Amino acid sequence: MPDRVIASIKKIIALNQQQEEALRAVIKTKKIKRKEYVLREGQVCNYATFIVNGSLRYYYLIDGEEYTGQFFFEDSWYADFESYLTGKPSNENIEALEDCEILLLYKHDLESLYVQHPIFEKFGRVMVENAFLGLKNKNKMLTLESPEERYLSLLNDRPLVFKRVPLKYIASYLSIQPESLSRIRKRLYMDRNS
Amino acid sequence: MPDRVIASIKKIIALNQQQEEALRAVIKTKKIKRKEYVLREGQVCNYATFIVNGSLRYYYLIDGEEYTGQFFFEDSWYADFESYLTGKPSNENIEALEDCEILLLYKHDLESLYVQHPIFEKFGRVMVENAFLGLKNKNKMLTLESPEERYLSLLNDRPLVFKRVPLKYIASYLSIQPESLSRIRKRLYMDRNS
DNA sequence: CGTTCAGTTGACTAAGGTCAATTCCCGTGG
DNA sequence: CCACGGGAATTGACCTTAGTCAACTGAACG
Repeated sequence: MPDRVIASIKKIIALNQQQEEALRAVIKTKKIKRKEYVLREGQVCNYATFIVNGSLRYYYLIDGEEYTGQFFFEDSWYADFESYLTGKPSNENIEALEDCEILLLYKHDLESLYVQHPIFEKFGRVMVENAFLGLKNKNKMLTLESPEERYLSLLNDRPLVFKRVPLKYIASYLSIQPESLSRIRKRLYMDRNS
Repeated sequence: MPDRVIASIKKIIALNQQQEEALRAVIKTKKIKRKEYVLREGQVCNYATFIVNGSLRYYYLIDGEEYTGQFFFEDSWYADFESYLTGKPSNENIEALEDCEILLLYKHDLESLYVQHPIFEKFGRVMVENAFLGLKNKNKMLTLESPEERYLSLLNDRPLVFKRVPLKYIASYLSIQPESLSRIRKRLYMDRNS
C-alpha cells in the first residue's frame, strides 16, 4: 500500500533500494472516516500527509464561520507548513470529505532521513515550494478574478472537485456565499440556452 | 552601513565575530532611484534584498494592469522566493517607490555561508517562513475582509503606508479600483461627521 | 505657465450579500 | 421498504457596494 507514496516521491527524487527501504520504514498508515479530522486547530502539524484514497479539505474557523482553504484528493500531499516549519500550533482544521486512507511522514523521521540520505532534502524543499506555489495561485485567483470567473476557472481546471465536494464547501473555497454560487450557476446555465 | 543588516540578522540568529565577518564579506550594497527596478519580470531572483533606506513594492503585470502584492520599508527583507527557490524567472516586478539604499545577499553566497557556518541555515529557513506567513496573511485579508475592511485594517496596522505610498498603489494592493478607494475614504469621513 | 498624472466626483450598472422561505435530496430508523 | 427528518441547495425580494466610463480638479514638475 505504501507503493503509491513511493511512486509519488520518485517523481521528485530518484531513490535507490536502500533509500526506498529507509523511507518505507518510517511511513505510518492511517484510516479516517468522512467528517473525521486529520488535524484540529491548536495541534502542531508535525507531519506531512499523503492521501492514498479519499479527499481532504482544510479550513479556518473564524467567528463561527468556516473558510475553506483547499481540497486534496488521492495521490497528493498536504501539510500546514506554517505549523510544520515553526512548530507552533496550527489554526487549520484538516477534515476528511470522504473516507480516507492516508500515510503520515513525521517531521522527526523526515529529518532523520535527511541525515542518512541527504537526497531527501530535495524532497523536503520541493514540498515547501509546492505549498508556496499553491498559496500564490490562490492569491492570484482571489485578486485577479471575479466570483464568476473563479467558479469557471475551478470548473475548468479541476472538474473533479465538483464531482466529489459539496457545493457549500466549494462556495467557501471560492470566497462567496452558497446563494451566490447557486445564482452564478443558474445565470451561466440560462445564458448558455438563450 | 551594513550594520543595520547585521543587526537585523542578529534578531534571528546569534553571530560570533567570525560569522559576522563572513557575512559582511558577501553583502553587496546598491543604490536605486525612485521608479527604478530592483528586479524585472523574466529575471531570476537569485538574491535576497535588505532595505536600508527607502521603500519598495512588487507587482505583477497582467493584461497591461498592475497588481501590487506588497510594500516594503527600511529594515525589512524581500525576495521572490518562488524564483529564488526554483531558479526560474520571476514574474514579479520589484520597484523603488522612493530613492533606496539596499543590500543584496546572493543565493550563491548564502549557500557558501551555510557550508562554513551552518547557523546561517536557520536564517534562510526563517526568511522562507516569513515569506510564507506574509502570503497567508494576504490570503486571509482577501478572503475574510470586504474592501472597506481591508482599507481600515491597513490604516490601522500600517499607517506608514499611507504616508509614503500613492493611493493608486494602495488601491491596487487592496484589490480595489482607485475610484472605489476614494469613495470608501469619503464615505468613512462623512460617516464620522454626522 | 502649461502639461501630465494622481485623485476625486458623478451617473449608471451589475453583481454579490443578506434574510427568509421553499424545495430537494439522502440517510436513518421504524 | 417506506416515511420522516435534517441538512444542502435553490429561489425570491431587497439592499449595498464595487466596477465602469467620463469629466473635472488639483498639485507637481519642468
